[in-house]
Amino acid sequence: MYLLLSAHTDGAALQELTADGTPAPANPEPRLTSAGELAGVVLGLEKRRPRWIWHRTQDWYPALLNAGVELERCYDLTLCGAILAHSEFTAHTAYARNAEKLTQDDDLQQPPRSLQPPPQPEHQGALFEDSGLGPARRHSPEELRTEYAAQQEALSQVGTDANRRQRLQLLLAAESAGAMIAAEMQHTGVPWREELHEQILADYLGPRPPLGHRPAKLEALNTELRRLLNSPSLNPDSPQELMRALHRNGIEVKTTRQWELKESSHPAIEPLLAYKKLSRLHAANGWAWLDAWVKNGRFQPEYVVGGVVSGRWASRGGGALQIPRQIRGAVHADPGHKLIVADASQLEPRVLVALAQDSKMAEAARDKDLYAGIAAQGFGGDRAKAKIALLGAIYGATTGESGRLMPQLTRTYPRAVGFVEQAARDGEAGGTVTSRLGRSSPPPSDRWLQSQKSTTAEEQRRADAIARSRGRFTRNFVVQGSAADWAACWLAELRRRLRAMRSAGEPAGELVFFLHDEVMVHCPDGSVDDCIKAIEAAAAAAKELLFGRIPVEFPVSVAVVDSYDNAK
DNA sequence: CTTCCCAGCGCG
DNA sequence: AAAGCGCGCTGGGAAG
Repeated sequence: MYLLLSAHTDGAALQELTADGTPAPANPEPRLTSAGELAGVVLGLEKRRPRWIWHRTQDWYPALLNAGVELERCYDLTLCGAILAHSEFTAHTAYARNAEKLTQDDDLQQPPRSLQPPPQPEHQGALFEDSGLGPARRHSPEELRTEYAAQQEALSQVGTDANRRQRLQLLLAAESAGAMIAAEMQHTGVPWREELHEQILADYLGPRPPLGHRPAKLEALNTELRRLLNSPSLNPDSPQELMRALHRNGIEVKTTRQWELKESSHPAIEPLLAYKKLSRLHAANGWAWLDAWVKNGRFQPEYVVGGVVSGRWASRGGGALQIPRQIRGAVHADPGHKLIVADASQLEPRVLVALAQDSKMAEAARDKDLYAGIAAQGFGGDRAKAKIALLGAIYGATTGESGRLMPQLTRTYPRAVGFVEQAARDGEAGGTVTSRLGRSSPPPSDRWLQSQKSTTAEEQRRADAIARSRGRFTRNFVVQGSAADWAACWLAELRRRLRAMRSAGEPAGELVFFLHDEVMVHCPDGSVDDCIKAIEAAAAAAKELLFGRIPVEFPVSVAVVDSYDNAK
């Protein structure tokens, strides 16, 4: 059953559709519901286990969650439309051609990333309160129904070759599930103990300073720096000032980056590095951050599904995907609960093995430690070298140690290396590349297109550099994008299992955090073992959904902890 | 004054 | 030891 939900004056219109997007014959007219009764109506209809079709999950689901309504599945027209408009699998369809023309009309596009809403973790309002992302144009049921039908039409035109249609369909389902999970995780929040955070800050920085002042330990380091660099008014937060002061003291660095500063043995370097470290903590995750982002023991960031071209998620506000190790001690399970932190080990190299079907590398990937396996096969047991070489292949390293190790890697694994090399060549030539489930890289930038017209030798050199840069991007895209495909399926499968546990009456865990290849479940003590089983089963299911039955393992490492800082 | 970009660093 | 992918956020500083 398919139910289309669209905004309507003072309420919503609900319309039952068939799978291909035509109105259900028995029930062809939209039914109008007022805002006040919508949550109840939706809850009632959910018993029939429909797939909810809506313009954007973000427009509907957060308010429904606030009203206590959780749903099983949806179809997010915006996210799915973005995938279908660019996928190579659907490039030949009318849908993709029309989308090309409509790129100016950002109706079904993401809001611009630069729009940053003020910290407002509460969204208690009615269902139709403006999201704060600008005037959201209202779409009629007919517009949305037509859009859904067009997307289904495009999907039906993919053909069954190499299971491409099933793969793309899976991607759309996983992306839509991801949108629901993102809303649910934002609703739930990461358990965050403010007093533990404050203790960490006090330990590193000293007592909380008055607004606009440096904490004591930073101030002390600043005083020492000014003395050691003979610069009585130095502001070490200014790279320009700092650079001049370093040069005056004979420290000849080209940048003020940590690793370059470490080259020098000047006595000012040690306090400078300490200052930078603490200053970062204070600016990014200090008291101000705590005030803005943690309320009632929860950190509730906004996740942006589809926010990265590769299919990874982005986030908005609070730096949710950059929680530094220093403060992970503040992430703490509630009484009677545990945090289960699960991480897909060496996900990207394993995805490469599966994509390239490199049987030699698959042997190495049977080991829990893939890098150790690679090291044993071709790097004289040197794990560090094996890791640098493999990551270099995925990122497109050309110089340094990683670049030097490439020939050795190519000799041992011609298929795996050949796979990413091909993706790089395609990108250099202006082509697009595609993830396992059908998410394609964007077309070449204007810069790339312009550079093709180069005539002089100088312009040609620049054009080559631009092409190589695009090659590194597409090389990485096939791996990062397919890893994101895997993670999306993992997440969706895990959610399904946790919901099943809950509906079976078992006190189940809740997903509270997701970071590219890592999930965190906040779980009652009693169901830890079942949660772990669900996480592992979901990982196995994700592998099979993407690649079928192949002899490559995707192991997850699981930690059961009270506090996030004990997870790794 | 506001707006935008950069340098630097946090995460994967 | 320090290059090679994808992001978000901060403070400084230049441009408008």
